[in-house]
Amino acid sequence: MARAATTSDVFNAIAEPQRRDILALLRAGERPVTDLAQELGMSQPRASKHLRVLREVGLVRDRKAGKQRLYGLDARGLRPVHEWTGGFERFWNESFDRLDTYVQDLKQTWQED
Amino acid sequence: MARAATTSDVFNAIAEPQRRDILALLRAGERPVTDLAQELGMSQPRASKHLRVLREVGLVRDRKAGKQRLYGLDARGLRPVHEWTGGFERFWNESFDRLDTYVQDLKQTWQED
DNA sequence: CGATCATATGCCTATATCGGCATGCGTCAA
DNA sequence: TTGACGCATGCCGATATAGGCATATGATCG
Repeated sequence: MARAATTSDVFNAIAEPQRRDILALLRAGERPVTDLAQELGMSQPRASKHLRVLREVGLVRDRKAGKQRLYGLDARGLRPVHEWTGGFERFWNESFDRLDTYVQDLKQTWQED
Repeated sequence: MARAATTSDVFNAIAEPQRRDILALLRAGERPVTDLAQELGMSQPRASKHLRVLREVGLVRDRKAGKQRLYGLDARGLRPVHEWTGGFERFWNESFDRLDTYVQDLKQTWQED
């Protein structure tokens, strides 16, 4: 078997970096496909395909605007992801007592993005 | 090209439901492979493979304990995911429920970034 | 109507899985 | 040492995916 269809799972939909980029861009407001494609340096068909996946999992919505089709963000689907990861928050905040000292050291040096 | 390697991206690693299940189970503490496999109803090789992916993206750590190999959670890698989705929080709190043209027009106030 | 712009799709290739099964390898016990 | 146990891997098959290119579909305008 291959991987589960990205089409039915938000986790899968956002597993693709370019789709995350699209979502991030859409925070600024609705945009037509060509606009997104150009801004992200991808071909139009490529952008359309990513947008289709995002639409199918409900992360974006589209509406016609003359010749164009404006895509807008609908971030509600990201909430479950945020909550799921949030369920691990105490594990990255607390001390890792169950793990060995090596990890403790890593935590000291730790400074992510 | 195929999908990006799950091995290099936490987003991809957690795109697989069974891997999320494994992570969830590990919140209770370290566990040997067979234990996890049995609890999640998957074969041992399957569990090992998922654990390998999780290990390669740094979400779990392992240590030998006699014949067994205990896997433990290292949730720090989930933090970026939590933060990324958190960047959309205000969007799912806003009233996107009735996303008709009227609302769209209102939102265009801040459309340009 | 015909031309043109904006998107969506279909077809095709290469690749990266996920899963199963059998097996290799290290560890511990007798 | 031999055997049993625990786990990792290799190999194979089926499938989904990302992208590219060409093209179908839609809408607007002259």
